[in-house]
Amino acid sequence: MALYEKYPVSISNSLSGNKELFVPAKAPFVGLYSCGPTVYNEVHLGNLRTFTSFDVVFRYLTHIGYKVRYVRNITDAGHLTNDAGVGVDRIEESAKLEQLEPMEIVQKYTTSFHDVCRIFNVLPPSIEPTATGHIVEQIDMVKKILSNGYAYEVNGSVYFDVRKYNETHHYGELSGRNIDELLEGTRELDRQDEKRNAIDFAIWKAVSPNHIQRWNSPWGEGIPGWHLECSAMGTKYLGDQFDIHGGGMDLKFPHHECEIAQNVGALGKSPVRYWMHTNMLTVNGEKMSKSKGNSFLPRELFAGSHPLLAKAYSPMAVRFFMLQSHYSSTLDFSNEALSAAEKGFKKLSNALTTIKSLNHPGNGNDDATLAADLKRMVGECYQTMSDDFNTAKTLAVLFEMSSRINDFKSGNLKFAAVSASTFEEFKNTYIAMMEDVLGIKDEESHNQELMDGVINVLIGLRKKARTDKNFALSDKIRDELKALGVQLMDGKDGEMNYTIE
RNA sequence: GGUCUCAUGGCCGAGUGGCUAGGCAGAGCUCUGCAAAAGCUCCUACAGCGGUUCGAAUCCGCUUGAGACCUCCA
Repeated sequence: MALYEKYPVSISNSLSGNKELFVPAKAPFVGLYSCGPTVYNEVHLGNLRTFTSFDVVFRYLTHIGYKVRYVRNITDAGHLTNDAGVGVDRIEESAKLEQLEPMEIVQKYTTSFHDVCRIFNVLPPSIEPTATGHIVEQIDMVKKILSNGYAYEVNGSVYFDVRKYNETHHYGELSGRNIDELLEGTRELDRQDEKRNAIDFAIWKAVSPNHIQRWNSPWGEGIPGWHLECSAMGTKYLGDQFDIHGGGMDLKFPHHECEIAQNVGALGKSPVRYWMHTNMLTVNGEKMSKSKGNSFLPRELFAGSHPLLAKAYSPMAVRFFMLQSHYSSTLDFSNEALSAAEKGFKKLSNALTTIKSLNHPGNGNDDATLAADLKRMVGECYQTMSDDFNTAKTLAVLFEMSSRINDFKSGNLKFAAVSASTFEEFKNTYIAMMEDVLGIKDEESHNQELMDGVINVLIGLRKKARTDKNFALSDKIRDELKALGVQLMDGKDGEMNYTIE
């Protein structure tokens, strides 16, 4: 019996607004798509929260036995800022500012994005397609939408006819918009537009000859519409209809709404069975966003080099911080909260190191109460994760487990009171939840082995000093290491451990 | 203006009708040469006012406050 059968997953589906039992179309295969970054500058912490959320979804579904194909795109084609055509192409604008070729910009920030992902232990997706690599597919999709009568061409641009679409379908089903209200709200802005209605959106946009990024198409030179790439690439790699599509809440409208319309318009089928939307990271109660200027970069975070930051925070502490809240809640950033998270993370991390070194001697029988307790925690890890990926609850269980781990270490709990198999299950679950599912790993420091060797030499000296009752010297060794950020800890048996701040 | 969401103890945050998470901070105890780490104990909250119910943080209404989307954003 696969874990996913034992602990069935439920997901809050943005489309229905309800928490639903997750039943993949073709179990054990799962198609998962999430909107990746537009690589025209560096991703900020808010972006990272979303990527981390879906990283955990990917990790957990995989862990419980699903064969997940996870597609996360890179947006590297220019997107016009607004439909009126007076906006700027963000990638091209960056290129001009930095005096680089557009693809240089793309390359630079894609690399930067990957670096950040690696540092935050966000796994690479199964497929990471780029918009520029799928121009053909996008043009093909425009053709289909045109031939199905849901789009029209004007001066080399192709627009999706929302009103026409809405006659037979429901534009706004995902975001709860009412098309009449949308039309009303935008009527006054509707000048000498090429579009029939203000809510129509471009699926192919003609550009002027001096535009650097442009591609040939049946309608002339231009660029694909803003929403088209996800439709085209999601369909290509996951099929006409796939299981989960995720992204930040701010993409719900219009991006995801348009995506649905495009897919239905081209293929006659709603593309996604379960929509998931992550909530925003806020700073002092306000959404962190590039336009508000209250965002900071991951790099600034672990360097502590931003005015909002009181100090530097480690990547794993920040990851832990994010996982302490549910993905669908806003999470407010503050130095206090991050400092608290730092300590909590360290506690779990220490327990992880500890349990890896604990091995059951093999001779023990289950004490009914203790064994039931340990098994309960194992089950709760899975139940809470299967309950809409409730990492906050899972972490609460892991804290409880970490207390028991320390009990085994200190001898408060005896190995004799638990069978080897029960202990192994407990141990394996803790390690798997931490490392495989939540992606919380030990912080790596440079020259780890060398450091370890050097500190062990000093530990040897301190042991000698203590044996000789030369406490002045033993304290000096400990205090001076402490000043450097290395904390020595004496065990009952005379052994010493250390942690690095 | 339209649509919608949220308001939890000193702080951060789970929670969707009864079993009153968890972390951080604080107090105390145990262990320890002293520390650190760890274990145990204590601190019991749900914006306000009504209502439904045997019973509400959880459902409904109103009030107040905050925020999001409607324009690029994860």
